[in-house]
Amino acid sequence: MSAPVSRHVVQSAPVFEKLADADLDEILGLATSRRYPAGEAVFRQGQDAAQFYVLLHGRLRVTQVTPDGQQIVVRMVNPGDLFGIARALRRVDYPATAMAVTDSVALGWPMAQWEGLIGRCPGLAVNAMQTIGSRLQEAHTRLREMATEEVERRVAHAVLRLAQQSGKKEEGGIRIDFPVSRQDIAEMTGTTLHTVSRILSAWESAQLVEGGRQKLLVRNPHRLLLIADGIEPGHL
Amino acid sequence: MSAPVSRHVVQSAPVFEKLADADLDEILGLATSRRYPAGEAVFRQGQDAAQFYVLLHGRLRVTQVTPDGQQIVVRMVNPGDLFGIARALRRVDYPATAMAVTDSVALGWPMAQWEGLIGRCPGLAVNAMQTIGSRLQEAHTRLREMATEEVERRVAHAVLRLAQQSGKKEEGGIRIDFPVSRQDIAEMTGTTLHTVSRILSAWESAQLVEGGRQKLLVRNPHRLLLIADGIEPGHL
DNA sequence: CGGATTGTTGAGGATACTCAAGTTAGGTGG
DNA sequence: CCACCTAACTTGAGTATCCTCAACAATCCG
Repeated sequence: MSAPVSRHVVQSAPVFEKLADADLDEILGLATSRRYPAGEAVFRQGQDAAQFYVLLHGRLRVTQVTPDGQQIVVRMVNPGDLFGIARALRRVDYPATAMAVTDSVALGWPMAQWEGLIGRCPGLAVNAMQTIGSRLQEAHTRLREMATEEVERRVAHAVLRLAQQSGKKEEGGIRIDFPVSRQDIAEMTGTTLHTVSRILSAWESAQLVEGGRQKLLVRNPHRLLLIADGIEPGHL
Repeated sequence: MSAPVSRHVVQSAPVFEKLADADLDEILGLATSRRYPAGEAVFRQGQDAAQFYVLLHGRLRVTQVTPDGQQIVVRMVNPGDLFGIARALRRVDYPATAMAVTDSVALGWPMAQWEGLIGRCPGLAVNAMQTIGSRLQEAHTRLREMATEEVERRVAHAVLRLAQQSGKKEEGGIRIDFPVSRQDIAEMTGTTLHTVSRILSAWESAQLVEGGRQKLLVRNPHRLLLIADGIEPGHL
């Protein structure tokens, strides 16, 4: 399982930025890298939180299932992101499931070393806290959207977020470069796949996006932003 | 402004638990305590984030206003809670407004000392991170509720959370011991004061709660929990 | 070439919002 | 101490958004 990990692969991760090379090497020495084919879970909701991770390559979808079986997408994990840090949440189990949507590679550390690493590298503590802080901010943003915006605006925001975080510029627009289903978007925005399908169809007629089976190309981010901000009504 | 702060007042705060007495005294020496009468803001959304705080006494409501003027309640701050830590979120301004709903007292530190304190007291870093972590978890919980539950269940959850975090046992039930309006609850759950009023009226008829102008007494937490979990339909 | 997964679209209906009066409670000043 | 004024709350009627149910079409995979 263990594989040598070169330093430069990891330096792009915000958690590790500003760390001394020596510290970084020591930290990397304790890590284990592993490959997760698309569809495989890194960990599942309720499992004992044995490790924390940094995603090196690929893309993960983090989901929660409610007691009555409904699912929501908590977030997408992009390369460089820290994830599975249950210990920082004072939890012994993972509160969600992290599943690879494309073939992925992640670096893992035993959770027992969390406090130790934090203690020895103060920079890491600050970085980790800012990482969690960013997530808290994003959660509040989504909360505000859910509380105040109609479905179409929420979907617009979700699509723009996907484009921004995981988009690849392409002739004709920004391509979401991993498989996203209507169901996925519905679970990100608190609606149904039917409503998402209708909205995307309408947008496609208006040349705003280009759909496809688990595909999404944002043709006109600017007008989508107008819809997201409630300036332009989407349902002509 | 500066006032002597005795150690035992602060030790109950989770952020400071497990800190050595010497460290604690040093930290307290750098703090300023100040009183905020009900209705006064500790800081406002958009202001330069000059200080971070711990609430010693009273109760604060943290709100965000959307660009189009809608308001949401982000959370309530209870005694012992850390708040206003914009720096940990990589922000230079406060993302929300913190306002006293009852006469309150808070301890403040210059934001510039945030990194320094974190660096010198590793225990503080871990505690602060866990504090933010708890908030992230609560944000996710509310997100899940907003995405999957109907209004009545969300209101039930909000009321139960209030009872748990700020409730005072009383003969006949649990009293929310600070002023809460229907509007407040609406802004916590993403609905309108009208809908909240209807729901609370129905609950009052069913002997579940006892209302009043900015007053709330939970008479039957158990049945309220059944409603919150979607087991019992509230609208008989 | 099936079978399965994903996506589309329509019709009908329920939840919760908007609009619109009214009522009650609390604080303030005479 | 009472009258008034405002803020908080209640309640009704009509309606819009969006969900549910349902059937079908398209795409991918083995």
